[in-house]
Amino acid sequence: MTETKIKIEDLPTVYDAKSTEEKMYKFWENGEYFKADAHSKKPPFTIVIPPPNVTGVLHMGHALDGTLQDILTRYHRMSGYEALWVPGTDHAGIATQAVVEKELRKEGLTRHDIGREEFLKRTWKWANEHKSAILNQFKRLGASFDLSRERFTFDEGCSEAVKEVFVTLYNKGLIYKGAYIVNWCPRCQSAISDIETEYETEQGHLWEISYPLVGEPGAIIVATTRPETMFGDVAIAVHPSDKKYSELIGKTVMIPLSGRRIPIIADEYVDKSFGTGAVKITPAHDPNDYEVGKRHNFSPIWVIDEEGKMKACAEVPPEYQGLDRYEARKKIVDMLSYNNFLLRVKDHEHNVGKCQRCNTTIEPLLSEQWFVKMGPLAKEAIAAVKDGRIKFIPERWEKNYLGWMENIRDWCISRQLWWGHQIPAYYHKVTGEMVVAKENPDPENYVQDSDCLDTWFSSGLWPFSTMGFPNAETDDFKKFYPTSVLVTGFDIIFFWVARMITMGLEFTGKAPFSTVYIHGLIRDEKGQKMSKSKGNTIDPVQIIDKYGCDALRFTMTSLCTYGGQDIKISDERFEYGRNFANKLWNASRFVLMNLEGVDDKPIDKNKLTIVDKWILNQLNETAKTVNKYMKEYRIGEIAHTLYDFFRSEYCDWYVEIAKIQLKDDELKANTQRVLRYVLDMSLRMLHPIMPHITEYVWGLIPGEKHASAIVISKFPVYEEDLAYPKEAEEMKLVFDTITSLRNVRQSFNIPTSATVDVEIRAEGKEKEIFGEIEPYIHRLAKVNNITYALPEAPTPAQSAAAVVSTSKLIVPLAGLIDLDAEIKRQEKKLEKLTNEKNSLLGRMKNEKFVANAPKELVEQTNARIEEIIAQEGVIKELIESLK
RNA sequence: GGGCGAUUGGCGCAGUUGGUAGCGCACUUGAACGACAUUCAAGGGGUCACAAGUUCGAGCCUUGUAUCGCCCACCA
Repeated sequence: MTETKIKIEDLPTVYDAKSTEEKMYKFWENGEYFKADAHSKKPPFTIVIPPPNVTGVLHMGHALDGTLQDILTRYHRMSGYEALWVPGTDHAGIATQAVVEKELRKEGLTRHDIGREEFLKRTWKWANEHKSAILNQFKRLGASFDLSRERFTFDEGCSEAVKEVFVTLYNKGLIYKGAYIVNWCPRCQSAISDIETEYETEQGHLWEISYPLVGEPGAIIVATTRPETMFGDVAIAVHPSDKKYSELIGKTVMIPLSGRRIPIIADEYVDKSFGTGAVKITPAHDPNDYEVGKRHNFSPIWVIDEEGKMKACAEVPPEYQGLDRYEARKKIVDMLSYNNFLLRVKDHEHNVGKCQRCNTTIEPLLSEQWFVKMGPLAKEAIAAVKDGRIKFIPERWEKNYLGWMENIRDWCISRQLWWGHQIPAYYHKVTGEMVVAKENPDPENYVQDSDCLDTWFSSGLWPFSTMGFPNAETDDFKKFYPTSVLVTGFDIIFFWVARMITMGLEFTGKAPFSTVYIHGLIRDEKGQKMSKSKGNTIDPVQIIDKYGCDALRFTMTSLCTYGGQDIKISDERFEYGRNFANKLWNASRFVLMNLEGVDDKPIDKNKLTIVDKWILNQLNETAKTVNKYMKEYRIGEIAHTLYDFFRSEYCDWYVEIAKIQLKDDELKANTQRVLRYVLDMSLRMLHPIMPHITEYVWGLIPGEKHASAIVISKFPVYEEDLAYPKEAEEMKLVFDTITSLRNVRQSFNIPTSATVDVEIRAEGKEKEIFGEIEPYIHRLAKVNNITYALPEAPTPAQSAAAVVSTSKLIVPLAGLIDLDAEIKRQEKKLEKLTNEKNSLLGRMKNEKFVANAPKELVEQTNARIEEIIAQEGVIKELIESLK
């Protein structure tokens, strides 16, 4: 990014995020910096985006997820990899269909009115119109994905992959069709899978209903939470060893209100201690009852239909037919009560299944559906994680994944929807014979299964369907598959991650990614999940408008923890990132303003001051740490490390000291080079997290930078010859000295306009260092005269003192000093030191400590004790002189 | 019922080979200076939930307890 026309002096003093971000994203797009080359010789680094729903708008979860993926992509792009981030969207079967149906309803229509073909046409149109919206929002996040490779889970390629996978699994016997109890959502009008069902504890009732015996007096009392299913009962079951009921087994009872006769049977399934110990068996509407019914060869009786209404069938008395299941329940209970069949009603807390999408209570319903037989497929998916081909970060999610996989149940994949991949099964119009094939064998005589596949079926193929599968010979597949890392929240480990692993291994023989990086979920400031209904959502686009994208990214990143904890956010938290961006902006402005006349020569290592060496050393250490943390996915700590380095070390100390060096003709040129170098490298390290501002500022740095843009510049690494550990250590004396002197000034209310003198009592190496840093002391602590004395010299009256390392700083304050205040201040210090000393002495008295602790630590402890003793002496002496 | 996570200054949180606690916000005090008040400087504030254990030494390891949160399973 070069805009030579710009004058640094003309840049605003407040960073303008909005215009910069727009300009920079266009710059990257025009330069095609995000386009990955399948023929590159660089090693690949690939991420596929968890495809957001095509119906969706960007939420904070996307913002975090996207930012993390972008950071990893940008980092690797800068670190010698051919980096590819594949964008795309998910057709989101139920969700999208629901939106379009809602639109239709406004016109007074249902999908059935316009028919399947027309409905699909409309939905495609809708999807095409909205597809770009969500990805455009990702662009506002600064996402460096390759839009030339944008995909859609329902596009031609993905559809081809779906058919291939379905047919292959069917032919292997891993997909089957059959009648089972499934979770039916009466609102969505479709079956849903087990994991799409969420359980909520509800306060319900346990009704005890009397089923009279036929042909003799007496009755059996049955407890149920769902009396409305009673017309579908096929039997009453009791435990075979339950003495209470042993005489009743084999007898017949009558269903109250309908009068149908059913037997009493014995089955181990019954829990003697629950309820009355007798259970009504309704195979068509309860999974356990279905099993019992099957064992005893009962035909199921459907009494509730797909809309959750009582069926119009012989078993249901006419007055209940067509009633909603809850109305029916109420009426049945009333009638039971009226007719004295209802003996007792107890409050009962129980878990009720809800549709994850619409929160409608699930109706377990016996129906014909398609399933994937997961057992055989899970084996390899378990092995891949156990043997380390796939690693979860944080590791604890492996347990979660394995636990689920090891108890995996078959996956119900058919949905009674129109929007989605229609199941590639064809039935002969006359014979009903079924053919499973990628194409209709004979459209004249065969009709396709009307059901669609679960959206997650196609998402499960995403890492390879986006690379050209089923064609394994595409350039992309060969270069970029398997992908490197999958970034997502823990909420879709089962839905998505597990299925990608399963399908990836089965169809490509390779794990689709080697690392699964699981981050926490975004929550509101109270720790609650954000949801539209709660009204506690924070819109990332609004945050970007208000604080800037880089501010959003930096704040969110800094809140990520190694353990992947959930992240609580509130609007104000983004001030942190905005302020840092502004700091970055202004520090850069200052440095750039002072680079006038800078030459292109490398830093002259012979002319480096102790401070130059220190900052270069710290920069170097920062680069080392950041690279290490990147490999360990400790993204939050990267943000902290860079914040500390840039703000606390570079801005607060180095830039301040550089101001002094720039005034020195001898040092000016080299100081400029150091300033520039450190700014350059800092920007590069910050670029993955704050891409826009760094790109813009970097473009303004004069001189040769060996890249046309920061986005493709080389990410800094540790350089052996820039390590100055000795100077870094010595600089602590500088910081201590300046801070102590400032402390003295503040304690005695010395106006900032006034200068003070200081007498330094130091020997040997320390004295040498003081000599070297005198100019900084003058300027940064507002010191006029610096004089030296022997350590033993008596402390003059009317002076404040500070102890740094083993040297003493005496500040004569005749006339300025409040004696009592200074004595108090010194006594407080003394107390602190003495406490520390006593604790350390206690440790040294412990023979075992001396014997067992590392030598260095013992030495360190001793040295510290000596230092404290020396400092104590100085302070005591000082206190005396003040009295 | 099983599993996981959390508990650290007023608030939000860091703290991975166990060596004696850090950050942001808030708070107190001060602010001359051509980078920045979205700033700078100085400072106050914590028995790291509780109990026991291992160790010379525990925020960190072991065991138990309490409170909160999540996930899985699910008895009508």
